[in-house]
Amino acid sequence: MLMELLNKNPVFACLDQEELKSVAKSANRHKYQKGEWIAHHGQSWPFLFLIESGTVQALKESPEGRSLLVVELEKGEIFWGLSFFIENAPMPVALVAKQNTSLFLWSLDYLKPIILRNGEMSWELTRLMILKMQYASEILNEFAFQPTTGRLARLLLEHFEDAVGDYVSRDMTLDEMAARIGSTREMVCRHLYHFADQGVIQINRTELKITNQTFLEGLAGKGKQ
Amino acid sequence: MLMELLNKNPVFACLDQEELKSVAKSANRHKYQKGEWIAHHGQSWPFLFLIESGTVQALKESPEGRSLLVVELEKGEIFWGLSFFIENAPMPVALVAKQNTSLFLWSLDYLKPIILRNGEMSWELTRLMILKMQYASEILNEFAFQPTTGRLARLLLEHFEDAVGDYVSRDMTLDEMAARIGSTREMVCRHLYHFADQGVIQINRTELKITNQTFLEGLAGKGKQ
DNA sequence: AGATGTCTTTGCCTTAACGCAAATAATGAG
DNA sequence: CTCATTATTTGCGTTAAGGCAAAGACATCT
Repeated sequence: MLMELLNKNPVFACLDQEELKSVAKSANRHKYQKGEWIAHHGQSWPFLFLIESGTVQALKESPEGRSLLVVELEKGEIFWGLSFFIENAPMPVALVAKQNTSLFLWSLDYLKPIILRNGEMSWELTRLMILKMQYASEILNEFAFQPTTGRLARLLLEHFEDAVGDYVSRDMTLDEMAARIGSTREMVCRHLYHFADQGVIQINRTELKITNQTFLEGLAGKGKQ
Repeated sequence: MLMELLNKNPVFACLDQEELKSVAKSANRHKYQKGEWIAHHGQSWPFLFLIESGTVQALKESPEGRSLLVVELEKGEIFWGLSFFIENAPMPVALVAKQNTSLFLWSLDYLKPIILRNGEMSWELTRLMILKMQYASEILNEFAFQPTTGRLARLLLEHFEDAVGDYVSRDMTLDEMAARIGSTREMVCRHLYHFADQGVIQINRTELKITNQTFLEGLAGKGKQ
């Protein structure tokens, strides 16, 4: 099972089967309850993990208690603390189990020599890092140049893509949406009904339908190229 | 001269002198006028460069013409396009020469094999990437959780550190400050005089003095740990 | 069915941020 | 020194965003 996940992962797939087996043997499996914290923001956390099952949320938090959900990681994906590469570098995000979740963990000490002697693995790690960089860059663009409306429009397009033309059930609470766009539930609610007033979406307490995709794309795309 | 810069740079310093010499020979030197564009946002730009002299600004731009100055790079520093690692990955920022600037450039094609066969160089590149990641993360924190006041407070502390207790000349225009904190010149001006009203700084048209560093740190640090 | 807790929706009010335009001060070229 | 240009400052009006609180709607458990 673990071997299968490792073989499917672009980073680990670089290693030969022998080495992969020993990597698999050294994995620490750890289970987390729904809502449990895996790592805290600011902490030095020198581990890399692979998700066996469940979902991990990466979130930023302000001292005042607001939080921003940066990304959700699913089965088969890997993630690591920054101190994996720079000693004592603090976690830029906190990690929380969204549901009951099972992880395979490796420590920096164990993995570093393996990475160093496998140039290709290192290259793949770098590629992954670049992807995260691009993602971070997009988020920054949205916060720097887009109003809340634009970020909400994009969220609707991404998360409710099946709602284009058809009613789908609202499977995210207002608070969850707010966390993803860095706002509050009240604001999200108001913007949603404002969209509805403009005829862009149709909405009720439990369902939602996108009736004017193009318009939403216009709002969302203002910060794009 | 170039050899000296290469030897001082943590990434290139990993190579032995022989290889370094050939790297130096293959460099393309290019001069840019003040204000000239080096690379555009969104473009695929598969180069890595080392600054011989001058200053390069990395900036994000919105379609409406607002821009955000993300970082300034100086002599001896290196930087690269994302398509250096992922084909056709778009530049997340634009690059502009702040003053007359001279760069040594290498193409992806030339440098990639060298990186691949020098594991340590790859590791150092990764480290640099992590640093940029941390930096991006900080900026995102500021935008997500801090009001304009907080970002301005931090800018004052960072850029006018000599102004603590003593008047220094205002060597940045309001527009430049606005670009760094993602706001407008009018807002910056108002916040500055608002700080002055609170007795936190003293300011006139050309000079500025910080009289209450602690208070500014309080404003700036709300988004910190 | 009733009670309880969680979400959603809305009204009301406050503050932050912005855009435009005019007035004023500094700077640099001739 | 004077004029033209560039920056700064301020007034005024507008919109966006947010906080608090109350009212509804829904789901669940007993």
